[in-house]
Amino acid sequence: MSQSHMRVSEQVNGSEACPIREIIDRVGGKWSVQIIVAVVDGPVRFTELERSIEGISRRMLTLTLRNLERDGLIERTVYPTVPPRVEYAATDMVRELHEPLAALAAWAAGNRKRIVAAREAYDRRNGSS
Amino acid sequence: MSQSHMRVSEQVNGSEACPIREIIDRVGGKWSVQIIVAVVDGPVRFTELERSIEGISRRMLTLTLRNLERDGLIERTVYPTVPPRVEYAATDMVRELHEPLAALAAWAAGNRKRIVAAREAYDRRNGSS
DNA sequence: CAGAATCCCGGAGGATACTG
DNA sequence: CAGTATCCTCCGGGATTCTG
Repeated sequence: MSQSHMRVSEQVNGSEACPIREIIDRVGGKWSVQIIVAVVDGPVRFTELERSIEGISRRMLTLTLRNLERDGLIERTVYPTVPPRVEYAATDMVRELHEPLAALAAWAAGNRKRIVAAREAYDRRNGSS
Repeated sequence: MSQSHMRVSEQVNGSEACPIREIIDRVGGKWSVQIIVAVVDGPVRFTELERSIEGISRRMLTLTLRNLERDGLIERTVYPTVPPRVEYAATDMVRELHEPLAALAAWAAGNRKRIVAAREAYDRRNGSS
């Protein structure tokens, strides 16, 4: 049955507890998406991530990686060499996630200007403080 | 040109500052998505929203509505009657947003069990504390 | 009815320092 | 190299009360 026969709220909200909120809880962290994106193209080492994701602290990189790993979104492989070598790779789940994510990014990119404009207009009408 | 010629990181991250992070900043609030969803099917009154979104406080409803309005995602119409009557409606922008959002919800719904399983497995391997 | 104003707390996340 | 361990700050968001 085509989705167009459903009300929007049913499509997005689902019958049980809002799945979108669940995904935001999971992927809504400040760095989660960037890490996912950085990892999807192939296995990446810790330090590579640290350098490619500008502004992230070592601590947050570790924490976010742990959470993503815990949810089965990325895989962590330790090579017991010296010095240690750890690689992070995307799982199938996260590769399926990429397409919706890209669609969202496209929306964001396409509407950025309108949003900024709306914001400025709003602030002009009301207090810009 | 087909997207498949781009690296994933370019598709999602864009050339300039990560648009996904921008959208999460905008729509990542605890109640934003639910409000968007509730409003997309047609204009809704304040109290309707308050009742349909279980658990939301009056304060957060107001705040989230203001932010969404500010970004041009919803429209606020005041009918100067007594008692006052205010309606919130989706804008075109937000209606375009709905499709990517639904895709994301579908992913979340489809992978919920795998995520929960991954979580439990992870906690069993490590400290479940 | 549809808010605004205040008070308050937990937790996300930054800065910094130490380590197997 | 790839993390831990602490400390600290800021603010999202809850509870409550007041109002045009």
